[in-house]
Amino acid sequence: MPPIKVKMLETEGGKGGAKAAPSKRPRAQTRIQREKQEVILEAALDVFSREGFRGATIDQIAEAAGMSKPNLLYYFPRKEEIYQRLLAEMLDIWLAPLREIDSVGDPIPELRSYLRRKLEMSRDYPRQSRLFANEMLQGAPRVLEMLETDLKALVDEKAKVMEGWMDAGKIVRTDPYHLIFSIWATTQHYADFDVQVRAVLGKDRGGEGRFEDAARFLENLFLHGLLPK
Amino acid sequence: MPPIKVKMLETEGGKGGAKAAPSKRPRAQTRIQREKQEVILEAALDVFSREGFRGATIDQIAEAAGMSKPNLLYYFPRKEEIYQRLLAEMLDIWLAPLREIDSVGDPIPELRSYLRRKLEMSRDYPRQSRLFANEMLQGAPRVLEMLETDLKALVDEKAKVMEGWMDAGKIVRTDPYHLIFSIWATTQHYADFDVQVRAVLGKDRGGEGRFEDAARFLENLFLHGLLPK
DNA sequence: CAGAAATTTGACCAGTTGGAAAAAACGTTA
DNA sequence: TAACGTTTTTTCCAACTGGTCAAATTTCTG
Repeated sequence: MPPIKVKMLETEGGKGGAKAAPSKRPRAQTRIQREKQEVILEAALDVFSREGFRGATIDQIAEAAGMSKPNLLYYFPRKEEIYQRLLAEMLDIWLAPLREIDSVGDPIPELRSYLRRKLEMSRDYPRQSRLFANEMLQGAPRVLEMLETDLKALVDEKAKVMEGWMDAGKIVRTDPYHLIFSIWATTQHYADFDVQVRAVLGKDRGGEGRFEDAARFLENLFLHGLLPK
Repeated sequence: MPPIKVKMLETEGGKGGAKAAPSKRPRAQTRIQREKQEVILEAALDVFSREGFRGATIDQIAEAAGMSKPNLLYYFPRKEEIYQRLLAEMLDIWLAPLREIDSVGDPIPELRSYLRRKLEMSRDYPRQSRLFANEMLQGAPRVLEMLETDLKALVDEKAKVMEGWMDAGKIVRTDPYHLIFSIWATTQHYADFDVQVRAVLGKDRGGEGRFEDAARFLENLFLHGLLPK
């Protein structure tokens, strides 16, 4: 399974900015280019994940990146390009845990580990999660095709793995698709609805410990449910 | 527990539009006012839930409502006002199911029913759910205070109810806050990530039946978990 | 139906937005 | 250090944005 790529206007890797070099073959990226692009992407992630594509402005991103708007546009000539870069990067790391679910492994540790890794992602990359959530809320205009092909294929494959576990009687017979959805939903909730979670837990319980608590709770929920034995 | 209200620039209920009537007491709303305001709110819900507050434009809303921009502004003189109206309305209906959780009822039917009602909300009011999700992604600038006071109080109360159920041995001892979060997350997922759910389920399984499937799955998950007995 | 009130429209405005162009400043290397 | 490519800044622009205003039109009420 190759890494998922968003169809995008070839960002043209190096080649010193917008001004198209005639026919010469593109030069290697300079140190400054690498560094500044990194700074820009970092700032853009902040802004896009909060405001969505339309709501974010190049000015905001430029200010967050500590440079002028034209300077930023020297590195990424289109707003759209920055957004798509972030989206593509995000999808790759985001789906890694699902890709790693192993059909030969023991179901329980396998599921436990998937749950844990997804929750760690929400803890360690909350902005990426919100960026993706924003794209979904808008109807996924830029990634719909990819969802219907690559993502669907990946989930189909893992659903089959889970059905195997059910056939073997290792886990209860249930709908593997909705199982995957519920893992996505519960874990990503801690990134996407972070403000709400903190607000409801209050000062005392809303600190970093909330991820530990969540991990414990989710593991119990997914394994045993709420009914006492 | 009074209905939750977002602090807002008194929408001035009736009184024929923006132009402030001097000191006279406000007139009753006309038929046209009621009708057009309804049309506008409906259109605005569409646009705001997709684009977020900043991403949405008055022009888009006006066009969706089938009227000119100045005409729309005659009914709601500020963009902000429309948004806050929708947000406040939303919060009220959205939390109704949680309010109705009854401490004297039997835990299992009570939880089952809460799950079902929340899922029905996602099915019947997906745009409202996305509007709220958008606000959360932005860090809840308009409702943070309310989350920390009213919502927290409500959840605290219901968490106590659930702890009572645990004390009585009716459900397994676990963290009631994270339990509530996980119900919110799993049910709202079907509204907020609707495109993704459809894309992954494909044409055959992505139809209206998906809510039935989800309901069955979630009920089993929350009651029994995945481990076979 | 006349008059008043409510509604709608068209023209307009100042501020913001994504982006272009060109020149100035900077760095690197022969 | 001179020359060249890279980076940054200044200036600018056309389209879009939220919102105003007065005039025109429609609807309601006596």
